[in-house]
Amino acid sequence: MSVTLADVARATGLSASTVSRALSDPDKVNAKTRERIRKAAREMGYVPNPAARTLTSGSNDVIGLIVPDIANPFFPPIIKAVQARATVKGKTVLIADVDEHPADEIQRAQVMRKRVDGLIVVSPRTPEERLQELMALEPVVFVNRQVPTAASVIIDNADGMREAVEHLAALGHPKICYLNGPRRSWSNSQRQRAVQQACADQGVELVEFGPFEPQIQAGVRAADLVSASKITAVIAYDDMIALGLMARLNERGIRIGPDISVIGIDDSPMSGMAYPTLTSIHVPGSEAGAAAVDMVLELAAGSEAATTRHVQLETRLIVRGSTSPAPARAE
Amino acid sequence: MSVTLADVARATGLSASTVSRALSDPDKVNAKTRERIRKAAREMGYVPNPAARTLTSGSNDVIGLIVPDIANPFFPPIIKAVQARATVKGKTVLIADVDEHPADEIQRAQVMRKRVDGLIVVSPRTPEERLQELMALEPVVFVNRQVPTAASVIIDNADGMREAVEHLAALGHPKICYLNGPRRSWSNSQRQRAVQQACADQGVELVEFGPFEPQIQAGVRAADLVSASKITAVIAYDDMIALGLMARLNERGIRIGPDISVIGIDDSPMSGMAYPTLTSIHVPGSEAGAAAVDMVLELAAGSEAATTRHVQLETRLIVRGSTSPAPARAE
DNA sequence: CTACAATTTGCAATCGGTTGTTGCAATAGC
DNA sequence: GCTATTGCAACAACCGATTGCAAATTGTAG
Repeated sequence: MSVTLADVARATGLSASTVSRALSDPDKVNAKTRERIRKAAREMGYVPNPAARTLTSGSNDVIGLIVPDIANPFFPPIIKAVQARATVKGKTVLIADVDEHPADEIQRAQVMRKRVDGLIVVSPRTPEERLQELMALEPVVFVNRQVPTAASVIIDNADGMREAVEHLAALGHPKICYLNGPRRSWSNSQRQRAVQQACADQGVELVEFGPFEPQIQAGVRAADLVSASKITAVIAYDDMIALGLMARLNERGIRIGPDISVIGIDDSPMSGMAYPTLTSIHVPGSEAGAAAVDMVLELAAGSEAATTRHVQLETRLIVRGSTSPAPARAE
Repeated sequence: MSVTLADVARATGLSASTVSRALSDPDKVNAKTRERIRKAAREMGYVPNPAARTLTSGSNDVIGLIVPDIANPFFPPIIKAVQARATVKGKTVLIADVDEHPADEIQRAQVMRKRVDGLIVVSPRTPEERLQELMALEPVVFVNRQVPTAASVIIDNADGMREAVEHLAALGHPKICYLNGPRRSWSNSQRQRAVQQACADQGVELVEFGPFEPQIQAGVRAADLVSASKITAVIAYDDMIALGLMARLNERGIRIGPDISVIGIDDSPMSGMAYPTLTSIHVPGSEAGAAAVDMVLELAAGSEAATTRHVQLETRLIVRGSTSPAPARAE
C-alpha cells in the first residue's frame, strides 16, 4: 500500500539494510550513495513505518501524558508546552484525560504503557498506597506532586502563598479564608501548609473550608459558606473554585473587591477575563510541562541520574481587580 | 523484558500460533486448552505488544484527533466525548493541538497518519485548496466543516441563530451586531449566513465587525468597536469573543444586560460562570465527538457507505443573564 | 477395524524495519 | 608487486504477533 524500505531498496538497486542505514545512521554509508538513497526516498514519498521501527528498536517515539481534566484551564497550557517540547524532540504525545478519577489514572497509564516510551502524570490523584503501581510503569515523571523515589517537577507554592497573604494583610484584612482543594491532592496539602505558615508569620487569622473539587460548581457552593461567615478575603485552591465563587457572589449582589477580596491560584487564561479580573497566583505550567518532557526523555534514554531528580519551580502573585482594601468595619 | 506470546507458549507447552488464536479467535481452539492458555496468560501478566500487532494486522487501534486549540473551552467536551467513545470501542486517541495554525494541521495529520487508523479533524482551518491533502489521509472525518466529498459531522447553526435573533428582536433590539470569527472558518461563514438570513426574516438591522480570532483578546478589542457604535445587542462568533467583549465592557462601566445584550456561541462551561451569565447558543460538541468516532471507525473498517455521510446536529439558544430588553432610546 | 471427515494444533512465512557479522574491493604500507 | 588494512554494502537474524496451510489428533460411520 504505502512505500516501504524494500521499495526504495529495489528502486536504487541497493539492499534494505543500506537504505536503512543511509536514513538513520548516515556515517555508515558512502556519501554519494547516501544522497542517492535520500533523494529516491524523498521522491518516492517514503515514510518509515513506526510500528516496524518500534518492534526492533524498542522505542515508540511517543510519550504519554495523563491529566486529571482537560476542561480545567490550568491544564491546556501544560499540554501545549508538552506537545511543543515533544515535537521539537521528534516525539508525539498521547494524552489521556482521566476526569479526576484516581482509578482511571492507573488503568489508563497501564494501557498506554506499551505504546509510549515514558509517562508524564500531571497532578496525580492516585492515593499514596497505589503510587507504586504507577511508578512500576517507568519511566514516569510526576508533575505537581512530590514523590521522593521518583522523578518529578514540582511547583513550590510557598512564595506565591506568602505574597498572597502579605498582599491581603497589607490591604488590611485581619482574617482570611482558604478554600481547600481535593482531599487527596498533593497540591492542596502543600498549599494548605503554605497558607497556614504564611498566616502564622503575618499574624493573620485563618479559617478553612472544604475540601472542594476543582470545579466551578464547587466554587458556587463555597460562596454561600463564605458569605455566611463575614469573611472579607478568600484564597481559593484554584481559579476554577475562585471563579465559581465570584460568579455566585456577583449573583447575590456581593461586590468582589469592595465587599470581599478573592485570590485564585493557577493564573489561568480565564482570570484576566473574569469580572472583576481575578488576582491569582501564577503557576508556571508551561515551564513545568517542558521540563517534564526533558526529564522523561532523559529517563527513557536510560539516564540513572534523573531517576529521582526533582525540578522545582516557583510561583508568584499577579494582582488584578478582585482584591481591594478591607471594607470598613460595619459596626 | 516483558512477557511475550512465545513465553506463554513455552509455559503451556503449546505453539505460539495456538496461543494467539486462543486469545483472539477463541472458536478455533479447543475449549479446554483455551482456558488453560488464558489462565496462564493472565497469571504471567501477558499483554500483547501493540506494535507487533499493528505490523501484521495493519490496524493500530488508535484514532487521531486534531483540534485547533485545546485552550478554547469549546473543544475539551469534544475531546472528552471522543476519548470516552473510543475507549468503549477499545481504541486510544492521539490528540494534536495545532494552535489555530492551518499549515500545522496538515503537517501534524501527515505525521500522525501512520500511527492511527483514522483521523478526526475538528473545525479545520485548512483552506479549501489544500483540503485535498487532508482527505488523502483517509479515513478522515471532519467535524464542524462540511466537505461534500468527505465524511463529516456538521452542526447546523441556523436554528440557534434564528432563536438568538428572535430573542433579541423580542427584547426590542432594532439593530444587532455580529462579530465575525476567523475569515477562513467554515463555521463562521455558516453562522454569518444564518444571522443574515435571520435578521432579514425578522426585519432587524444587522451590522458586522471582524474577522476576529476566537480568543479573549479579540473580544476585548471588539468591545471598543462595539461601544463606539451605539449598538445594543451583539452576537459573537463564539463564547471566547463574547467573554472578552464582556470583560472589557464591564471594565469600562458599560452594564451587560441593561446597556447592551450579548450572546455567545458554543455554550461552553464558562458561559454559566461569567458575570453576568452569558446567553449562548448551545452547540452539541459531545454528540458530535461521539458521532465522529463512530463514523471514523466505520470508515476504517472499510464501509463504503460512510465515505460521504453527513451527520447533522442542531443548535439551540440557552438564555441567561447577558440579554435584557433594549434600553430606552436615549433622546 | 478400517476409512474418512472434522477438529485441533503446529509450521513457517509475513508484516517493515534494525543491526551484528561477513564478504568483497579499493587503498595503503612495505 | 604482494599483503595488511580500511571502507562499503549485503546477508541474515530478529523484534512479536498473525494467519494460510499442512499435519496430527480425535471422532464417526461403515
